[in-house]
Amino acid sequence: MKLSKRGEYGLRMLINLGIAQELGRPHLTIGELTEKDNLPEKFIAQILAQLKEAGYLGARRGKLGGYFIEKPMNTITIGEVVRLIDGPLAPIGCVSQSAYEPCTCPDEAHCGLRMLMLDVRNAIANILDRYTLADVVSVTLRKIRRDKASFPFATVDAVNVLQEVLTP
Amino acid sequence: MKLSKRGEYGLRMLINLGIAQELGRPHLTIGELTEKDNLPEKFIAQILAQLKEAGYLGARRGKLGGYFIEKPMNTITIGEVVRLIDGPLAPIGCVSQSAYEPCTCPDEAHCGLRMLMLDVRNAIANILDRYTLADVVSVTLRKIRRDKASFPFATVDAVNVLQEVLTP
DNA sequence: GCTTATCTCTAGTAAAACAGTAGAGTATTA
DNA sequence: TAATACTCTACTGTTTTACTAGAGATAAGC
Repeated sequence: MKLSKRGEYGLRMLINLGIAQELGRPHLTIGELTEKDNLPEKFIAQILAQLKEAGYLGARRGKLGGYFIEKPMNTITIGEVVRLIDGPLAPIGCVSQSAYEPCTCPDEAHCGLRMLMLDVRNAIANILDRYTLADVVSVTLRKIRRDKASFPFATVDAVNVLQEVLTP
Repeated sequence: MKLSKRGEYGLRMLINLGIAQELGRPHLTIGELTEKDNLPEKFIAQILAQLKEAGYLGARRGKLGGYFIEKPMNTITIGEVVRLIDGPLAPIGCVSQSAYEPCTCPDEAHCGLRMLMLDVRNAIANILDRYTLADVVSVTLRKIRRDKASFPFATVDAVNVLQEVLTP
């Protein structure tokens, strides 16, 4: 039931770009995105290109270039991103909504394994299709602030503003 | 988020052996287990050996040999079987209960991706660790009977008895 | 005690997926 | 025009997956 490294990185890039955007830094270069956790640059570049092609990200070349989120964050569900990068959420083809495939059981209607895996696929989809990038970003920011941890990717100004905005 | 073919086959074998047992056929040979859906015999044999080694199955060689379920079915959870064959349920190492591993984020406590994947892992575990083989088998039998479908692996006698027992 | 049916053990293997690397090319800006 | 940064394509090493093959051990029945 694994998420691939590629999927993990892809989601992480979106979340980090989302956080940066909220903190007043809409553009981040591949270098900025990879250096902190020192992730493999060229591999990340491929993933970013895929996310761009799918319409989630935009990019600008040259000096002052970088990637930025193009689609409104509250319209990007985590589920669709995972499907894009890692394929269907379902543990087994015969319960996939997006990519059904018959499996080895001769009688799907009376297959106990299938019933079980249908429950699992629904449980996963209920979480991943419900959460949007906006949700994840805002929850993360709230948590960082509550614990007085440091904000990544932020200008000092933006953090001050954010502290005020988020203060009850 | 895939279940491997190996995992699928393993669960299917347990369920089929469970059904057969309920229908009065405690022993099934590899041939019987594979012929209906013509699954690869030798591959299945390896999986059955693994399930035997783990204590779920027993086996008898020679004429009148075959596999049978050794552990009480209501003490075998689906989750433990999946973990045995396919490894941890968690989509990402840093949220695994049974096999924790740090991941690429520098600060787990404030990682949005981790929070999300923790939800997913809990949703999966809540299903797979709650259902036992006994549950799956009894639900399957009930369904087959309700739809008047044919019982696999059954002697005529056993089916008749079962029809009576299950009739309200 | 021989034959037949069955599980058991070990090794090998082809193909795909995974996780990157490498490098030349193109666009943008100061 | 120099520097910066994305882009495109190809390649590669490792691991996993899904088997296949075959010899060996064991049990039942004649």
